[in-house]
Amino acid sequence: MQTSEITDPYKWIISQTVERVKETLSELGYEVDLNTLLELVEEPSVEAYGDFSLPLFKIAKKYKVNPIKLASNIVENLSSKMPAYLIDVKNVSGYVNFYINYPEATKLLFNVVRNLGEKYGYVPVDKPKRIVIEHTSANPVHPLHIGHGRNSVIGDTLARLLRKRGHIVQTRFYVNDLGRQVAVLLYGYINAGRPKPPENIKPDKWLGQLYAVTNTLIEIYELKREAEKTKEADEERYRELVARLDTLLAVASELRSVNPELFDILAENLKSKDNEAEIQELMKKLEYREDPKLEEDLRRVVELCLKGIRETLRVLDIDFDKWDYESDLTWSSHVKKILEIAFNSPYFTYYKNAPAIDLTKLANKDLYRKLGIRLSMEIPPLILQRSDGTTLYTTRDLAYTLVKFNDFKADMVINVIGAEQKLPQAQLKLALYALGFKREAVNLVHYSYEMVNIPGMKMSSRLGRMITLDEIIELMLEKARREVEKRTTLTTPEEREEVVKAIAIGAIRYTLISTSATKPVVFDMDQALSFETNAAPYIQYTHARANNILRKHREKYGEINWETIDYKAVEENRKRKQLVKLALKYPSTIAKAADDLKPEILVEYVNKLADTFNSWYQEDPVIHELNPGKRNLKAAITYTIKIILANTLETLGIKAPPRM
RNA sequence: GGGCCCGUAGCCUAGCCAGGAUAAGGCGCCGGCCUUCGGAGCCGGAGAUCCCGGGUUCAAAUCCCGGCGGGCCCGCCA
Repeated sequence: MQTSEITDPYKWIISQTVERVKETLSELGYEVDLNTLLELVEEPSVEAYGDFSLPLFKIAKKYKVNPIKLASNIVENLSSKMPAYLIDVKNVSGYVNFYINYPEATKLLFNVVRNLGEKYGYVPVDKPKRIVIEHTSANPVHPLHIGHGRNSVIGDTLARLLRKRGHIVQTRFYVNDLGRQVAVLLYGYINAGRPKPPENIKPDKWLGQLYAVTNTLIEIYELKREAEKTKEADEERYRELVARLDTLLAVASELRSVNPELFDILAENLKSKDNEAEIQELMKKLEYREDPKLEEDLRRVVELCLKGIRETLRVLDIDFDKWDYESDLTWSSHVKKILEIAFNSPYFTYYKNAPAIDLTKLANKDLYRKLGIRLSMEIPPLILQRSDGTTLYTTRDLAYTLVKFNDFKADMVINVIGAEQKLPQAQLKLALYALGFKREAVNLVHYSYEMVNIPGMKMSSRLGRMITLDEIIELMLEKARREVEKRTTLTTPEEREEVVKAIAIGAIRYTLISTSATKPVVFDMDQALSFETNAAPYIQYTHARANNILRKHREKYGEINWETIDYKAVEENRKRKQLVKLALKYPSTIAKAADDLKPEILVEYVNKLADTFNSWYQEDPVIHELNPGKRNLKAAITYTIKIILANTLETLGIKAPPRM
């Protein structure tokens, strides 16, 4: 392989080395697979133990030999003819420790970086996959809140990351417009006399209020009726109901103060109706397309809400390739077809008197492992239809999953959905498998994430108690604006505002993506708003500084002269070596983050890189370096780091302003 | 009652899947650095029974079993 073909220099160095180890082992009579060896390679915990190392315990055990003896054999062989990118090999208590020849490795790094330029870090897989990512998919009944924010940021970042890995990605938003929640909103909208949305309020916010008022009133009237009935019969139950009623009345009074006219009309109109029955009727009419006027209302309300949601997402730099409507899906033949297959399936059954798919027969270790489901999970049958014949969300999701696979000819479908939906997502997979869609079942990924909590706040969008994502964005912008005014070197208001946006949005995205999805996030505003290290503005600032150094270098000395770089000088300073090593590892870091679907790996990496770079240029100045060979080395390091910072931020969906 | 996820310094987080050499960062705290490329920065310091108890192993934060604590799920909602 020519160096011009190398995209991942660190992997290249390691595999060159490991191949020699394999040969040595082979000469000693131990045949070990190359990949096995590569997997064993690890990063020593202490710098003194070298740049990378190979623990020999497993191999030694397999062949019943002393690991220290084995290590010494390997070291002897490699030392006699040192591989090009190594300077030393040592045998320490069963490990072989490898020391990189930094001048050579730096030369390799710069060759790759010069060759790929802005594309450094882009390591396409051999066989790109077609991947659909469905994310956000919020019910179009209220504005997005911080939990949706986590979903959107995860989905969008995964899309960017997988594209960087060469996959062909399509993002989709599933508009859940036939669920109960939209029906409630629609019911409220109609009973409020189809009011025109006010001009001075974002449409999703206004609809959120309408939704919350409707919901709260329905619950209040329901509770009142129930309380009336139990008053004499069951005193304990009665008291419980009254207590719940009290809380709801408090919520109602909050809601009324926000929008009194709307509240009063609905309070009057819902008072003496059987609201539950009417909503059920409404859902039925929608699913069976019995009322064109109703469909018109539905579309109007949903579009209005989506308009607001889209606006929020655009601010976060998130867009979608496709918007899918649950109603379109249901009204087309897709759902009907899947029902037909289900009714004729050997897994078909009745559960709680409703048509269902029996999934218990599929509970076996091998299948569950293949589908990524825990065997200890008890999975009840999947109910397909309500007694009135209307379908349920998961039934329609069954059809939708097939649409996602077929429409895009996808090899894999990733659903970014909260952890609270693990059970229905497992049912979905198993049902697909049961109905014969085995490939789809295996390649359907539920990317599950935990909740986002705001300290001191119990959120409920049903009751209209929540901080919206818009409000959080607004707060972040204000704070960013104050900080920028304090520190910026930029002069025009336009430039400043652009940086304000970059910082505020970056800080939100960074906070939401930096914690592993399996952990709940506490969205502490003050912490997210802090511009300290380990936050997006810190990375952006580091990038701007690197950019600044390069600009000054160019003004004073012209372009970097790669031919005159003094590679030996990389060894003069420990941090130069650390930076070279980190830069070498960038492509494999991107690859791992993408392959493991773990963007937080990239966050961890870029932080380390920024830290190291900041401390380096402080002790080892670039522009003031008098020796041209060394100066070009330093400028080339700076250039490399700048490219990596910019690429990483781009992958995380965070803007990297050249100046701040 | 059953299931899923989480538990790492005062606080937040990485490492756990594929066990390995002195547990890695950040916030906060204490002390230092503004005449050198932008102080949104840098240097130094204190701070950890890796929730607890067993087990497997030459070796456990990591794997297995049993507890404890927190969140979530167990609907003809999504």
